[in-house]
Amino acid sequence: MSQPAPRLSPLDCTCFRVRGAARRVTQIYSQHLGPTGLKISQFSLLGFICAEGPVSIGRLSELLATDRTTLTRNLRPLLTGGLVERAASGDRRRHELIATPAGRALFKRAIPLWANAEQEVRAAMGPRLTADLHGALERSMEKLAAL
Amino acid sequence: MSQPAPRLSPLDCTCFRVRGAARRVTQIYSQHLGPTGLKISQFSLLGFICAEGPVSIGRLSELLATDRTTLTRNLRPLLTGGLVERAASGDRRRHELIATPAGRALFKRAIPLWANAEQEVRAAMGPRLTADLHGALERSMEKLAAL
DNA sequence: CGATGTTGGGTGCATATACACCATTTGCGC
DNA sequence: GCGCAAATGGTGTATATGCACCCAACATCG
Repeated sequence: MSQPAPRLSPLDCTCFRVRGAARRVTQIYSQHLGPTGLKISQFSLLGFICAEGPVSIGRLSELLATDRTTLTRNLRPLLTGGLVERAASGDRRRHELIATPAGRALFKRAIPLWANAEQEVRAAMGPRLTADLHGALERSMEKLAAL
Repeated sequence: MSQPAPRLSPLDCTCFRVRGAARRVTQIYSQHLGPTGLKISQFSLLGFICAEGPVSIGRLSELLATDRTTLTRNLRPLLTGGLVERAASGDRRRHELIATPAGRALFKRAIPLWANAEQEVRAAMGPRLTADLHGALERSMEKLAAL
């Protein structure tokens, strides 16, 4: 508290910057993933379902740090596309989600395209900035999770 | 190229991390801005319109790094809410957007609430991490804009 | 065993986001 | 002035996002 707080201008909005970055990277990954028919969020979602085996919506919500109800709707295209299936669990309130063979195959085919996007972004930023960005994001999420 | 590229796992997805951060910060700012009735994107949009005086959709699209058509729809609530007005310009393809007195007044009232959100986020992260995050985001956007 | 609180999940609503496509207007070369 | 490319913006469609609210099933206590 040694210095008077500098006046904040709405142009220095952290939210605005993070959202802008999210828009930009989303655009880049979308282009690469286009041929697979998967959106980037579907890619992440399908990836977690593949990796976690039978998993509930609530658990996915924690893993992806996404609202439960958002996942309900994001799952719809995966379900109707036959990439994911619901299975009964002991608790009748819950359905377990499982990637179908088609879902696993598509995810496997999508990985190289995702990797191209990731590489393109990292190449543009360079290793130093990539590490800085990832580090800053990770530490920020830690601090902001507590709020 | 001195080392073999380390295998990238889809869990190290830059896009996933940036989007997650955007979701989190959006949530925080939304809570603070709630009483104003403005969403954080509307706050940014209204702010630019206030600051830039009469301005076209296309120009806003550059300033906000947001798709033209997204702005068309994001403007709707501001127009119907009487916060922004369209005015004719010399070019009949274009309408100039102007903040109404009500729009300017609301934005002015919203600034302190936005500042609270910004302060809360910065306080949680600390000045060092705040600077790191902003710096990394800014440099990243520069590099990624070129793609 | 029955009342009740908790837990897991879905729906309605509103906004955010952008691509493909379309319409209008403008400016420019001739 | 005509014709056509460029500029400006809107629509249709699809997904993403989350809050308020609701419903069903479980769990627990008396």
